[in-house]
Amino acid sequence: MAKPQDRQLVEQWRSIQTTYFHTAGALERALESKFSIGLTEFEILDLVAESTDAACRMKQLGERTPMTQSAMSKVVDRLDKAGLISRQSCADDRRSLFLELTDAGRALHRQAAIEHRALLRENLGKY
Amino acid sequence: MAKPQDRQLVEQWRSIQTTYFHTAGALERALESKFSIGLTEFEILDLVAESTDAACRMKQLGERTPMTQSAMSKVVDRLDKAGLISRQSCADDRRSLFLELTDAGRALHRQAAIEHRALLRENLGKY
DNA sequence: TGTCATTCAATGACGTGTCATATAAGTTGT
DNA sequence: ACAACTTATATGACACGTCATTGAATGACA
Repeated sequence: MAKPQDRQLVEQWRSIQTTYFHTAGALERALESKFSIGLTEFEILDLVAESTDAACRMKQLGERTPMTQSAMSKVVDRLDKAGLISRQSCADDRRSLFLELTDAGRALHRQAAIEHRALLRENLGKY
Repeated sequence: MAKPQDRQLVEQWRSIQTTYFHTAGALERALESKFSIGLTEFEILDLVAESTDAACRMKQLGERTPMTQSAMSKVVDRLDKAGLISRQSCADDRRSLFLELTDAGRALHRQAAIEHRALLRENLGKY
């Protein structure tokens, strides 16, 4: 009871939580106020932007983030409606969707990424 | 553009996110299925349980978690309704609330903490 | 080819977190 | 003792994530 290893484990976990919450909060607020997008929206843009291959991506993207399939679907939907991304059905498997940044999406991502990196630099390791 | 330090920063951030989401998810599911409480509920129980001093605590608790004041209020409300915690107004400052585990709360926390620590041990450093 | 199982994405019901605000109590200065 | 300000908690509107399910396309195999 109250084993020291347990205490250390709990401390470690709380430290991760703190870092995560504060950093995510800072990112959220900055992206929302300056670019009118949420953090999850940005993260999808970021993943699509750095994706080089032209595979059917919706699925693969899911493998690169801890987001749920359901969450991804909704975020992508919002991005689509905002005109930042386009969804095109895949020729070889019509269940899949191919994602692509629009020009607006690419432009916004370029700006937002600068802010994003700066905030990461500022926040990570701060707590 | 695509500076290597930026890449590293992003990697670090994603790693934190992954650890956070997977661990929190595992905790959530286990606590919910075995004890019918959410992770945030457990975290409040945990904080109250380890709190030694008899100060008016609602406020102080807020300083020990990244949770919002609003979120805390609602979580404590649920815990109260579930009969796991009791809120008593402070004599010296009637705005403040003094939190205390009920017997049921203490019993549940004792069991749940074992599960919680085990899952932390299993998950942290896994990703 | 027809059936059954599997996979990809979207959706609806629901819970919980956030922001802004309300309520109530305490504090300060006059 | 009265305003004006500050602090502690609660609450309502709203947004977003989750789970379970659906719809549609594919695969496997007799």
